[in-house]
Amino acid sequence: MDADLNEIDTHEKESGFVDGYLLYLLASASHLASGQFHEEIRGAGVRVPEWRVLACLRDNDGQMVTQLARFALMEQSHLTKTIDQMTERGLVTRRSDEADRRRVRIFLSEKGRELAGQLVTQASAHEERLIRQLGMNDITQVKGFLSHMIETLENNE
Amino acid sequence: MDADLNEIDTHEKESGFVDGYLLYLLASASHLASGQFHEEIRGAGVRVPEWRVLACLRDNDGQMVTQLARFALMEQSHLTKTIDQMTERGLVTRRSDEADRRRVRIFLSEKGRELAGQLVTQASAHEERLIRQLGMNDITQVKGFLSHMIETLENNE
DNA sequence: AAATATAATATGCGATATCATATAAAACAA
DNA sequence: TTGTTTTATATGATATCGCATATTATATTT
Repeated sequence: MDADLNEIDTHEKESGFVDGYLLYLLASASHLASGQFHEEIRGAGVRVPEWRVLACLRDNDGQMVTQLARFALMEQSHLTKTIDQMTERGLVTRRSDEADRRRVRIFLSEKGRELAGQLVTQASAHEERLIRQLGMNDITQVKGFLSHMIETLENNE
Repeated sequence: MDADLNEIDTHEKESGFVDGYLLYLLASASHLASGQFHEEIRGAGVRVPEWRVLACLRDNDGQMVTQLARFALMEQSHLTKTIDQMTERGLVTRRSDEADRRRVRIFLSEKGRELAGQLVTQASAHEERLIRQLGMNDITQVKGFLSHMIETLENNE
């Protein structure tokens, strides 16, 4: 309690750049909001990159590594290592693509699918709480903007 | 070209969870958009955490470590190490707080302030391009939402 | 004042992330 | 075919990150 009595001089400078900078606002909002949920995730013994992989595979099983890395917002070689760990834990399996044997497709195991389901349920519940906490009854506009932004950026770089 | 002829089965599954999940949309939009600018940053020989520190200090010089870490979206011990590096490069200086000598306040050097200025200029230009690219003429609503979100989340955890 | 508790930063170490490149398969060119 | 280029994933070395805790300073209690 009384956390910031001595920090009067350092807060509240109004004319800053970052406060109005779109990329900072996005990063900051994402950081804070995801931070909340990531605690839950770790409480379930799952790392953030693993959660992302589980969620992406649940939506779309059998993705190839490169693609999955893109969706799970991580670099390819890191995903490879994450998959190594998840394979050891019995959450996913690798299967090489018959048509193109360079490709490796990743599938949820039974156990992985179950865990993914649980976590998605938790995520939905958390999202609901978050939106209520924000006092917004309609968030579709914001989601629309973000989706538009993602689509635009994915299609030209 | 013809990038995704063989990936028909893996794209475009409509009923996914993540596509509509607020935290994923935020993380993804932030990741893609910041990714663009971070290339510029690294082109200038600056690491992402360093850029965040520079920008935060430019808005508010002389912050103490804990605070600065919060604003720069990084963990305290990591910031300490980042500051070590930035000090060696002559971008910032440490000065211990006279009133409370546990505290260490971080200040931009002349060189650091100059670099921060340049980067902020680049950031503004990039933001302008980005918003134009998105075809939005008014983005204040979105920024308002994000600011509200940040404020809400900062004030209760 | 002495003892104890709390706070701010730094440090060591293990885990994670990233870069460059190796390996392997496929596509393309000669 | 053979050689060359491109694509997909894996690997190894290095840097970064984060946790737990050490260190130092202040606040609080006795």
